[in-house]
Amino acid sequence: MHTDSACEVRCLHPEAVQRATQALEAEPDLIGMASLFAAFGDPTRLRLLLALQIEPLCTCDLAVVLGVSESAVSHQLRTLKSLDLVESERRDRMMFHRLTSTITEALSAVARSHVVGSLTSAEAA
Amino acid sequence: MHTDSACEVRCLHPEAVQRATQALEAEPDLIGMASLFAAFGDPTRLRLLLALQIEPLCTCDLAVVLGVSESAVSHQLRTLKSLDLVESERRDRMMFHRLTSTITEALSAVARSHVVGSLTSAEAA
DNA sequence: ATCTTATTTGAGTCATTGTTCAATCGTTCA
DNA sequence: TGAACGATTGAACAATGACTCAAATAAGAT
Repeated sequence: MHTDSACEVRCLHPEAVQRATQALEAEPDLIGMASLFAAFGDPTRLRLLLALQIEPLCTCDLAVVLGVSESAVSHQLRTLKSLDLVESERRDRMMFHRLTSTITEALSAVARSHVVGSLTSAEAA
Repeated sequence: MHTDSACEVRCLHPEAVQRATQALEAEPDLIGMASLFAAFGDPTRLRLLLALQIEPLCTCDLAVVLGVSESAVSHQLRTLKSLDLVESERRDRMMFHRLTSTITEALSAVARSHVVGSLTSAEAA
């Protein structure tokens, strides 16, 4: 089968296309990376992660901090746990949730510097 | 108005909640950061950004690489431009798009290391 | 100026997802 | 054992968003 010989496709720079395509094929964890970014891409989840950067919190504390229901927190925590971003431990009657790694710090630092950089260059007044 | 004196809210660790809340209030660009992560969180957009990491490409080249319509590429580019991730320049008859900064490299490097770390610890067989 | 080419835009559609509500589960204390 | 509490789950819903198709725009070639 000929994938790129379709008649209506106009590929103007075949070599460049091939280089880019190969680069993407060499990225096996692309979906995993996108999922990770998507987790950070929701304001509620990002705030949850940043809150846990200070100290571990229980579900209902998180609900108060984030201003959503405890159910919503639990749903988001499930997502974050599946991505190995958060781990939980029972203490007293409640579950305490904490970050598993420093990736939250690393990613948010990079993002923060880009955003403030864009803002200052956008102000420029 | 009393924001936290609602009667049905049970706040088990008021001091911890306050610390977390203050930390979030000290993050003025939180929405901007979340928008940035969300841009990286879509597989098509992430692939687009990684493709541009190799070299600048025109719209229809990107369409071939990503396997979507040129219209879809253009829509995604609009998003990425609004976030100062991509800039475009006309050459010959076509628009060439390139990354504006190295943030794609920085973010993807952090994400990649976390994903492979999670995979290896998940394998463990 | 006209036609062609590359890109952009807008409308519309379908899938995804973040949320709440209600019900259930699991622990702990009486 | 039973009651209370914290957390989790599932269903339902609203909102967001990614895509295609069709039409419009912009710039180069004839």
